[in-house]
Parts: sequence; structure tokens; C-alpha cells
Amino acid sequence: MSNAVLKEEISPPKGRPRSEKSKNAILKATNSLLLHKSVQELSIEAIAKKAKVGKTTIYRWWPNKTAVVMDALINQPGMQTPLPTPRNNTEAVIMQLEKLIRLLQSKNGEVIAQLFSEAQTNPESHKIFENSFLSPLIDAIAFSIDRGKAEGEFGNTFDTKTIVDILCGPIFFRLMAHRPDFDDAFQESYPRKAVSLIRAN
Amino acid sequence: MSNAVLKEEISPPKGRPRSEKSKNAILKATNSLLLHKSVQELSIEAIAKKAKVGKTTIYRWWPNKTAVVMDALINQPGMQTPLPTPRNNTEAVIMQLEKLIRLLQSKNGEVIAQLFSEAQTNPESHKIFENSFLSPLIDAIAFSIDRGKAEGEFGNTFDTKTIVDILCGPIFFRLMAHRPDFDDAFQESYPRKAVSLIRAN
Amino acid sequence: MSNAVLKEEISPPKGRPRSEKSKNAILKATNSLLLHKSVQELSIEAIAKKAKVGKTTIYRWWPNKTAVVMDALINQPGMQTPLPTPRNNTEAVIMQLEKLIRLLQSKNGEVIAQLFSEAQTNPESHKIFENSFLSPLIDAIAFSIDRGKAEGEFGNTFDTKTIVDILCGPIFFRLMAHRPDFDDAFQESYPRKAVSLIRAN
Amino acid sequence: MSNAVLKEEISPPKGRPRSEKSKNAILKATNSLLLHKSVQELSIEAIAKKAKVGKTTIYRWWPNKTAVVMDALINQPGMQTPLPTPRNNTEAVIMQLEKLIRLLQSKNGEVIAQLFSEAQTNPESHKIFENSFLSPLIDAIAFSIDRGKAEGEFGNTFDTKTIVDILCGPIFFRLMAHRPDFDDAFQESYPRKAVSLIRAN
DNA sequence: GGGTAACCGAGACGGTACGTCTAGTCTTTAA
DNA sequence: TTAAAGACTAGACGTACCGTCTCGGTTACCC
Repeated sequence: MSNAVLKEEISPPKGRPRSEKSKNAILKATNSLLLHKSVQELSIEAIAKKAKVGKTTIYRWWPNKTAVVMDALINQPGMQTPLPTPRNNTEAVIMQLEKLIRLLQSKNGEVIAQLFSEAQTNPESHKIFENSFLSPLIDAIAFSIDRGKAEGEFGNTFDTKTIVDILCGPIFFRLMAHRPDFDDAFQESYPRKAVSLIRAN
Repeated sequence: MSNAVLKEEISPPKGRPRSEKSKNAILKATNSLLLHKSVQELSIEAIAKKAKVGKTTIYRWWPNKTAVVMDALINQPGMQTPLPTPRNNTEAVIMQLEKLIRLLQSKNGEVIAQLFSEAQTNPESHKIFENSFLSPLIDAIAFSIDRGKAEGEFGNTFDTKTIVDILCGPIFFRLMAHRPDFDDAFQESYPRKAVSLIRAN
Repeated sequence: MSNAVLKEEISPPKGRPRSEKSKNAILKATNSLLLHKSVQELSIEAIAKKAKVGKTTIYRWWPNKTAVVMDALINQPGMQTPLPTPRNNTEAVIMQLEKLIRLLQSKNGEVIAQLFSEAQTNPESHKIFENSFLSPLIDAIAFSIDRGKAEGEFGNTFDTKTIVDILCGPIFFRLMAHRPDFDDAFQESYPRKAVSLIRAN
Repeated sequence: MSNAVLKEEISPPKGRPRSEKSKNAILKATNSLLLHKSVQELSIEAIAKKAKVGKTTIYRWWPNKTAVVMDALINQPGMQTPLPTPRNNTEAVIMQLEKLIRLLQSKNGEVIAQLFSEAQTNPESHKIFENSFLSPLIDAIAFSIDRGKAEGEFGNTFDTKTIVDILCGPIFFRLMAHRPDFDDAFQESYPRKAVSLIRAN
């Protein structure tokens, strides 16, 4: 009953409802085009054409290209696989770093690097990249580190923010500066070694 | 050998010689425009207009926008200040990191982040950014680290490439992900602490 | 005959009846917008918005913009003032021409010129303009001329259609080609002189 | 010699000169498209596509669609046939009216009616239509009438401007109001009779 | 008084064209 | 040969409307 009331209060949905079909077509077209083009080369016009959709429909629901690409990225199959429960905070951080590297290793890595690039110039893109990708990632790691500090797993030499930078920075740097070296060997060795640096301190 | 030199000096300078005046006007205009615009917003057209130069003149001497901006960046006054001689390799690395952060802290930091961004999409830009900025930086640090390893200052847990990433990655990550925190406090504390991480191992 | 009338009166109008309120709002909004815009600049969307009405409601009752504007024009107050009874056919024609010029001299003149323009391109608009405005006007004048011919007031040099063109053409031409000269002096002098041309023949 | 000087003074043509090829392609494409579309339906985009020309090239040389169409119209073959020398002013006017009707009878008549329509709403189009088409036409007739008045061929009942309206108005009115009647019979009979009206007064 | 039918507002939909911008190339004259 | 000027083709940008559609809701008449 309270549910019904809430529903009524929240949504008096006037007008024709948003077409899920179009939404999916847009995201699908975006992912498809990203296989052969960079985010910067991608045009709203091309997405609209490929998705057989009016440009206005895209502009109606996303503020800019970054938002569309971000959405397309997130809505990919197998993007939301949850982590297994870690035994301690050290392991939690390691698992998070491994997951990050795994994510960045696929084709997605390129796209994310390009979104990161977009974010450098365009403030609106920055906000979207921050909110949809960077913050969740950083917050999760920071949370584990904070708990690890409290529980004595990690030292207090660095503040949490800097630790996150020390752990994640090299990953993004390698991704963007010399992607060829962003390989399986890196994925396997980096997380454990990096975290051990922090533990030791 | 003297031949080559002679050739250059004597060579019959057919046609109109390259105008140094135009070159300087272009670089100056670029720097001037970068004060108010991002690299991405900057257009060759705008540079040509501001420098009172034909677009062709720009295209003749630089392959793309990144190259022009890179050149403009390097040719700024006070860009080439040499480091004092360090007492040991640890100090050398610290000084190099400090210099890097100092460089990235000014308005130039933004521009370099944007060039880094350009490099993500455009292979030719990548090459230029790599050759003109990234490689010299990385090679210098790698050299000090290698010597430090040989002289027992640093351990062998990580290969040199990874150490460079661990030292530089956080700097670039902080620059690009949350520029507001790229402040004096960071400049003062980060290099020593980061290098101490490596030493300890 | 009575059948047709009956049919209309008795006919079972299933469903919700047309909203007079909406109809009036649409015509009012149209007239209001025409004060500041031309017919060509006017958009169905703007009318719907101003009248707080769905676009569909407009499209349901009028086939196109011309039809709405025509309706809005006709339904203006003081649009249907009848002429006083003339003493003879000559006077009748003069009075009709005077009325026409008076009508075209107000803001309506512009609108009618614009509807005439619409009619040039769009066949459906042409039909509406013809049926709602041009034919009634022309037929009335033609009727007076025909009777004037029969009663010896006018000669037979020209066929009636051409006489109507000779009388009305200059009025529309002046309206459309050089509206600034479509002034009071023209209104006062033209009708009598023009008709005298015809009489003399 | 003075020629050369003049040439130098008038035209220091810097930069790449306008491409005659493109200009012709644009005008040709416009004429071609007008065979199947009205001026209003015609789009700059379609012209550019058909002429294999950048849109900018069109916008660079013509302020709007009306200007392009006007130019295309004028540059048609056989558009500039001069009139034979008339024996007197009456005949001059008749020949001018005949020429006008002939011009309006072809496909061009429709186009001109549509340009006239454009001119109703758009002030810039009005100016172009006025300067390129209407004024030359009216001025020529007005000139003959004025001379005819001076030489006693025409009376002074109407001022010249009104006479022009009386002669030309019916032609345009018939063209725009009921084009089907704008036929050969009209062409043959109207000019002489219309002018005789004026003469008689 | 419940069923049915046409109406209503709101607003999303696929499209088309707009006029502007920039890219990178081409074509001219002058130095 | 290079410089400058500026034209060239090409195509994306974000906006405005088009005419259609799809909702939830609202009158009316009908049985």
C-alpha cells in the first residue's frame, strides 16, 4: 500500500514512454562502431544512422558522446560480474586491482583510455567519467584500504588517497603510455607486488 | 663530414627560404591560444589566423596539431633548465620526479595532459608525444634506477620498467584524474616517499 | 434536401465531441503568434505550445498550417461586415474593390499575401486559399460585372474573367511587390479609376 | 595602358580564384532540381550534393537560396534575348508585356511565382527579387510610359506607377491565382488590349 | 451504470535541413 | 621553391520542426 502511494507520488508518466528498443539499438550501435573507431572518431550522426534512430533521440537522453559511450560500455554483457568475498583487506585490494586490469585489458581498455582523454578537455565528460567509472572504482579500493589501516594490515605512511594513486596510477599509466606492455604478465604480477609495497610500510 | 656541413652551408638555396618569422609567429600564436583553450579546442585554422600565416605553411612543417603544440611547449622560455648534479642515484630519481611535478603543475600540466589524450587516439600524435616528451623523461629515470640497482641502492623485486611506472604513474594519474589535488603538498611529499618505497625493496 | 439536414442533426456522434475550448485556443494562439511572425515562420509546434494543446489535436482538425491560419483569419472579429446595397453594378464593383483594399491594408494584408505565397507551392494550401478566400471574392465581383454587362453598364471588349484580373490584379501586385505604396491614397483613388477604365470600354 | 592600370587598381586577386567549374555545377544542379521540385522544397544540401560541391562553397557566394535560384534562372540559355526596336512607345510597352508573359509561361513562370512568394516573408529574398527581376522589368515599362506620356501617346489620368501596376498586376495575378488560364490565348490578347485601355485614357 | 468510442494533453519517435565549423588539399600570385 | 591568401570537398555539429505514434485520462452516447 505504501508502495502504491510512493509509486503514485514519484511517477506520473505523461506522454509516450521512452522506447527501450531505440535505447538498446543506440547502445548496441555504439559498441559495434567502437570496434573499428576511437571514441573521438565516433560521431553521434554515425550512431544514429547505424541504430536507425533520429539524432534527437540520442540528444534527448544523453548529454554528449561520452555519456553514450559510457552507457554502452557499462551495458555490455559480463560487465557487472561481482567479486568473490575476500578473506582480508589485502586480498580485497588485490582482487580489485586484478579486476581493474582485466577490464582494461580487453578492447574496453582502449575505449576507457579514450573516455579518460575526453574527460581532460570536456568538463561534462569529466563528470560523467568520474561518476560512472572512476569514483566507484576508487571508492571501493579506498574503503578496503581504510579498513585495512584500521585493522592493522596497512601502515599510515601515506594517506589513503595517495595509496590509491600509487596502486592505480601505474595501471592507467601503462595503459595509456605503452599499451603493448599492458599484457598478461603485468596482470599476474602487478597487483600482488604493488600491494606488498603498501603492506611493508 | 666536412662535406655534409659544407653542403648545408653552401648549398644553392633555391626558392624562397623558410621564414623563421612565420615559424615563430606560429609557435607564439599557439602558446597564446593555449592560455584560453584546450588542445582539442585549438584548431589549425585559428593558429593560422592568429599568426597571420597560411594554413599550408603549418601543414608543411608540422604533421599535425600535436606536433605544433609540442613544439610550442618546448620552445617556451625556461623550459630547458638543467638539473644540478645529484650525490647518488636515489637523489637523482627524486630530483627528476620533483622536476616532473614542477613542470606539470603549471598551465603546462593541462596542456601535457591534453597531448597525452590526443596520443590515445592518434598514432602519429602518440609517436610525437612519446619521442618528444615521454621517452626522454622515462629513459632518464630508468637510467638512474638501473645504475642504482647496479650500485646496490635499489632492490631487484621489480623490473626497471615497472619501477618507472610505479614512480611516474601516480603523478600522471593524479594530474589527469583529479587535477585539483595536484598541489604543492603533493609536490613536496610525493617524490621522497615514493622513492623510499622502492629503496625499501 | 431535408434528409441531408436531418442526417446532420440526428447523426449519432459517437465518442467524445470536439472540444470547442481547444479549437478556440488554437485559433487565438495562431492570431496572436501572427502578430510577430510570418505564416512561414509560424510552426504547428509553436501554436500547440501556446494553445496548450497536443499537436495531434491540430492535425486532427486541420490538414495543414494554411488551413489553420485561414480559419484564424476568418474567425477574427469584424471580418464579416456586409456591404451596403449598391445603387448599380458599377457602384457594386467599386464597393467590393474598396472592401478588398481595406481588408488588405491591415495586418491581415501581410498574412493574406503570405497565404497566397504558401499556395504557390503547396497544392492543398492552394485549394484552401482558393475556396476560402479567392473564389468568394472573385465570384462576387464577376457576378456584378456579368450583370453590369447584361444591363449595359460595361462593354464586352474583355471577357469577365479578364476584367476581374484587371481590377484585382493590380491590387494584389501592389500588395506583394511594393507594400509600402499600398496606402490610403491608393485605397481612395484606385477603385473608381479602375472601374472607370472598364466602363469606358 | 590605362587599361592595365585600371585592372591593377581594381583587382589585386590574392589567393585561389573562385572556381568557375563549381559555380556552373551549382547553377546547373539548381536548374535541374527545379524541374522536379519547388523553390521551397529545394534545399541547399540537395544542390551541394547534386553539384558535388561543399555546402560552404554555396554559402560563400550566395547569401541564400533565393539568390542561387535567381542566378540559376538568369543564367539559363536564351534568357537574355533582346527586344527588337519598337516604332513607338505604345508598341514598346506591348512588346515588353509580351516578353514578360512569354517568360512566365514556361516552367520559369512557376519558379518566379515561388521566388515572389519567398520574397513575401524574407526581406533579403525580397531585395534580391526586386533588384534582379522586378525593378528592371518595371523600370523598362515605366520608362516607355513616361516617354509615351511626354510624346502624347498616353494620357495623364493615372500616375506612371499605377499604370505599371495596371498593366503587370493582372499578369502576375493570373499566374499566381489560376495558372491554368495563363495560356497562349492570354499571351496573344492581353498585351494589346491592356495597353489600349491606357491609350484610351 | 458499465461498455465503447473518439476525443484530449503530453511528449517521444524517425527524419530532414539548417547554417557554422574545421579538416586537409589545391591553386593562384609574389617574393 | 616557399610563403600568403583563400578557395575547394567533405562531413559533423547541435537545433528546429515535421507529421506520426503511443501513452494515461476524459467525456459523451449506447445498451
